[in-house]
Amino acid sequence: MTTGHVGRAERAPETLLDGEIGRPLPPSERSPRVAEIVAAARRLLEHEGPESLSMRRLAAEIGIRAPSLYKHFLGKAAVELALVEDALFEIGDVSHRAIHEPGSEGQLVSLVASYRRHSLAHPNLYRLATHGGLARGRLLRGLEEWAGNPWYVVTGDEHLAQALWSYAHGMVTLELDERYPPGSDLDRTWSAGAAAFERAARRAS
Amino acid sequence: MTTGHVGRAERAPETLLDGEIGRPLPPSERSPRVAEIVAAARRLLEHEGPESLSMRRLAAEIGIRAPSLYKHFLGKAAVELALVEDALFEIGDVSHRAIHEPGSEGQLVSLVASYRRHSLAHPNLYRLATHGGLARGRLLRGLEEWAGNPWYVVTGDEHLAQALWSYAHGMVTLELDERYPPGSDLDRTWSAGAAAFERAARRAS
DNA sequence: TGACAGAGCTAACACTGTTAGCCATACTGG
DNA sequence: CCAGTATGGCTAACAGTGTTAGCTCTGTCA
Repeated sequence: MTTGHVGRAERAPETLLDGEIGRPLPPSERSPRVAEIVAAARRLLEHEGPESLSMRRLAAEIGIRAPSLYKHFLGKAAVELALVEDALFEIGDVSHRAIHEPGSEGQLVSLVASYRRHSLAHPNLYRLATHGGLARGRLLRGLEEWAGNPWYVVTGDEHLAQALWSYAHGMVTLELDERYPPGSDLDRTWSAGAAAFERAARRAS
Repeated sequence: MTTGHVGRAERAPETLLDGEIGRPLPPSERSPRVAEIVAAARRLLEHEGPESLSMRRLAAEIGIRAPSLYKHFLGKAAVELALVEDALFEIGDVSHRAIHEPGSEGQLVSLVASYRRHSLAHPNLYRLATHGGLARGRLLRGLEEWAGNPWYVVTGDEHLAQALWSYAHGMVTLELDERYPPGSDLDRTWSAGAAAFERAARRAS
């Protein structure tokens, strides 16, 4: 996810295209075994938490020993990178759908709501995908831009897009980590921020 | 940092008061040895990065062995908690100063700019203090509320305050992790978001 | 049939946080 | 002044981490 400044096309880059419009294929083609490992890694991450995603634990999950994983991946970072790719694909997919079929509430609000709903539904995957630096070079080319494009669409401005995305990201992480005072009405907080950006976008256009 | 919903007093809670207004004392009183360890931990974290902050490394820094650290702290988490306390104190201090002596640009912009400047100047400490859950119970009472209060002051609204803080936090983390496309004009992005919230705050008042 | 690649294995290394148990020093009460 | 105790250091060890080296079995293909 990168938001603005690059492609303003609403379609996935060539390498990502499916028959349908904007519906991405699963990322870099994977051998059955690799796919199985990634699936196990995801199960582990989502259901047992990030500290459970160890090479030994992951190997055990598919009935092998840790060193054998290195026949399929360069290291743990490579396994995580695969998960990050999946995560970005799914977030991008959800985001594009949100702006293509917005309800009565408008594109921007629809995008923000979808982003929140999807992220909270996959907390550990979201954290993995967004926390810390990202091995840009090794990530599928164009993936970030494609996933971030909806934010540009709903604001019409590169900087507003980055700001809005940052806002949503900040809200998600703080909500996930329960950093707001207990009892906060986060629905209203989300709305307040979205409204501020919506008016700013209207002004700019 | 918690933003709103609790105290709207502009002063630190009783336990934190200094002679001056709103200038907090250093957190929970610490023995000289403990203070020395925390100082070493901070040096290590800031200069060598989070992966260097290990118990053995930290102990070596002050000329002892790792197990001896457990005579002063319950565990690594306790050392980190001390750093988090310091971080929140300093962020709170910077934030209160920003709204008490704003330049011509106004309180909100001054707060946001200070928050950005200070966080980027202490990246590893900021990450430690804001990433992941926070042992609320063990943190100095009232510290979060006090540190978050400026956000309420500059918006005049609880939800707008949380939204604005989330925005700033999102921007900082993404900027620290270099998640924006290379070459982005982040000054303008920061301004765009701040302007949106400033107009929203004016509207609400 | 022989060669080679793929994919498993064990053993091991260098780390991590943490605990148990031992020992010297220093302060304090009788 | 001596006894007792708390303080703060130590080594050895455990269970866990990612990762590497090197061996072996299996299946494919010339």
